[in-house]
Amino acid sequence: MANNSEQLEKRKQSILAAAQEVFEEHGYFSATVDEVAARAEISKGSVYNYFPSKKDLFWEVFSNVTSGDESTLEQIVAQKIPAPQKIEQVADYWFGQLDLYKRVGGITLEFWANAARQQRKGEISEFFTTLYSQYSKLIGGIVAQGIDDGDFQKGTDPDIAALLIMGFMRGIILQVILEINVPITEELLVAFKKNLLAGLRADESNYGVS
Amino acid sequence: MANNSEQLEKRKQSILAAAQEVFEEHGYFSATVDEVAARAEISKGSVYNYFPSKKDLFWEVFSNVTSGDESTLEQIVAQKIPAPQKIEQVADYWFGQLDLYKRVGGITLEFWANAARQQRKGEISEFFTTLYSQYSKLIGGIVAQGIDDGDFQKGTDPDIAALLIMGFMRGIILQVILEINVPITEELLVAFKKNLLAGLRADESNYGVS
Amino acid sequence: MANNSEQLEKRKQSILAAAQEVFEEHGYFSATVDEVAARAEISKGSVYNYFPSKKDLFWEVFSNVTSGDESTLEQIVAQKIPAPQKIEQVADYWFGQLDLYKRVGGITLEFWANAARQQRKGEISEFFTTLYSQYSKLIGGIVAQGIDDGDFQKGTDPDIAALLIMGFMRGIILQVILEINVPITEELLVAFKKNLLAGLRADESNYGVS
Amino acid sequence: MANNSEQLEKRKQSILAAAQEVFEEHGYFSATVDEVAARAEISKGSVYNYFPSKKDLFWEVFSNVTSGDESTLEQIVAQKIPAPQKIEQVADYWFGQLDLYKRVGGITLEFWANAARQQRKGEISEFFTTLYSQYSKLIGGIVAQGIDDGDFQKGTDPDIAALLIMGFMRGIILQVILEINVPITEELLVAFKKNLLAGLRADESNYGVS
DNA sequence: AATGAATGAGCCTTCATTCAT
DNA sequence: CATGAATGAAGGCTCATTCAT
Repeated sequence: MANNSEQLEKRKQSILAAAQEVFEEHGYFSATVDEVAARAEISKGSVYNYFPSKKDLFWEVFSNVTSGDESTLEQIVAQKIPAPQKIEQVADYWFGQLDLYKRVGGITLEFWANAARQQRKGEISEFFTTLYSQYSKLIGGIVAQGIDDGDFQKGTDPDIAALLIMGFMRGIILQVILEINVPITEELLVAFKKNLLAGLRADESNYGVS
Repeated sequence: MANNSEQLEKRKQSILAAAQEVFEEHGYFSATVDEVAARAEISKGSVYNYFPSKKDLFWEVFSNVTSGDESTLEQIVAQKIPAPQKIEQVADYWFGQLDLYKRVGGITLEFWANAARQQRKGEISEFFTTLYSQYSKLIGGIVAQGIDDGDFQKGTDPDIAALLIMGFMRGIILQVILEINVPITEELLVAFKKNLLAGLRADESNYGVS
Repeated sequence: MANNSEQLEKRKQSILAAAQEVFEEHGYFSATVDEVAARAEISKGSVYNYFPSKKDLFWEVFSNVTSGDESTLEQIVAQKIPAPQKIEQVADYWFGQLDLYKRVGGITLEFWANAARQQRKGEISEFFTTLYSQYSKLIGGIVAQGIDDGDFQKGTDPDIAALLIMGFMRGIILQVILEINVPITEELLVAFKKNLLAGLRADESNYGVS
Repeated sequence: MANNSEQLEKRKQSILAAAQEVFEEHGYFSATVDEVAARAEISKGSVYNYFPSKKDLFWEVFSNVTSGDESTLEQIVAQKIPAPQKIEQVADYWFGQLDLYKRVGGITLEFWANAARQQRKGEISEFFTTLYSQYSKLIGGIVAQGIDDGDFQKGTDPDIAALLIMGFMRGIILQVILEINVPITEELLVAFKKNLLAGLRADESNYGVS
């Protein structure tokens, strides 16, 4: 019955929730399936009725945590508004997520670390490539629009700009994750957006490279 | 004798070098003391004559990798030149290090992940706090000088600016670590510096928040 | 109703058939009740409505596989024909079964292995003792008849002869099970029968033990 | 020092001895590394300093048990004596081994069962093929010699004869392993040899196939 | 009788660390 | 100080069996 499969889904969700907690607290390797099971108030064996392995469990936790960003970005891009406004909305969205990112920071960094290693061996997961390159394209698209509309500097390379923007954002996330007492304030948001747009608008004459 | 202790120091260094390789390749948890010992061409037991535990070994490897940044920053700050030039020099220095960061990226991320977790438990190591807050102060100092000299926007909060700058830089490092085929080019450096300085110089009138 | 109990019997048979397949493919220990259930297109729990345990299931499979030999042997023995002809008929029958034996070889060997262990602990199942000692008696009876009729060597010990004959046959089965590309040919059958009878007929003078 | 490696070898042997006991008692799957370790009076972890896995441990036990046959057979074949005498010597040798075979019977059957399964999947281990086909060749060689010397029936197929002989022998081993109170007596040996040679010498006229 | 989710005991294997030589 | 065998705690995973529905 619907009731039955609801129950199962509920149970699965509770395992995922427990797993997220445990992974966050201990990291992938130090987390134990035992603890996940205990926290989900379920037997260890049962965990394996829902997830084939610890790795898969982690993967699903991470996917859940990360997903959502993309669809939001797509919605922002789809609007018919000036590029600078889109950039600001992106910044707003990211800032709104900072708390989440902070909470799942360890998991994310660990995943990144792992991805970095995998990468070197040429085995990046499809998930990873797909997800992050998708982001870059979306941001790059906004930049391109801004250039077309005359809002951003002509001659700007959208790819590099996207790289910088996403780097900037991730850097802030990192700061928030790493630093103690970094306040997630309106002031920080304003400064962040200012920097973002200033860079896109600035023309060569604004500064002189030594 | 001096000869003797030189030998020992040499041995210690070779263990560290081996450990760095192994940690980079496999990550902290998947790295084994066995492999470190094998690569250092030493017995496993001997490793414990030089380092009390695997954790300590990792710690020392990470310290070595990270150290060096600080003294260079101090030298840059100490010069009697305009703040924008200092910023550019800092950017130049970081860019010069990108290759290194890329190489030790996994280790760094893993360390960060671990730090993030420790932090939540309120046990960040002194090393970590000291090191990174030191950086922030140095950068903050440059920003303050720029404001005083009229090179940067009045009203800028040096702490927030430092946070953004370091975040920006770390974000770029992250991008370089994570993305495939992100070219570390002169063009990227120029764009990076442009963004950095544009943000610092920009005045409110330059853009309008919706 | 009869209909109902027929259904149940049918279901039981399909489980047995599935179990035989799975045991054959994977061996007792590597076979899983899950796979048996899946192959019988039944739920895992239901298997336990028909068989109290995996062990019992295996046992019944093995019984089914082995049974049948006995009644055939009895029929052969019951005939009023010379002993050598009976021996040949037994050989013919066994040869006819070789394909079956080959198919269920793994299961049989595994059962034997298990029996051998049980034996040592003095707990051979009655089934096992009964079945195999019955065979020996039947064969021994044929030999005794042959001696009486003057077809086989006087002084032959029927028990030892039965042992050798059954051993010979089982050895051939083993060869067929173990060797690759051992052809089950008419030629092999002829040679087998020749050896069998030659041994029974041979008198001491036929060969000289060193 | 020699002393040291002697110690290690001794230890390895004691693990092997313990393993053989445990495998014999419980069979491969029911045997536990824990029990092997306990019986060898060593920690469980230490077992893995000597053998990479339970499978390898079993393999080495089985190899030790089986090895030896081949070199003996080679020696018998190498002699310059009539084929029938060689056959008798082979029989004598095998009979001398019966006690051993009986002891390690379970292990052997289990291995055979496994081999039979592997075979079907076309993945017979090299060890297995090599060992057993070697036996067949050696025996077949004796038969061929006997035919050449006029000791055995012309027209005999050495391969089939070897198959029958080895089958016969293995069948006897099986009987001994399986049956209770099968006496390994001089009488059995004599009867065995008689049957063996009678089959090889018999000419068609000796019996009539129905 | 049928179902299939839940259970939990148990096993193989890894590896940081210790310690006798 | 060097060695490397020994240790033992711990963890991921399997699967026969049970039981509530």
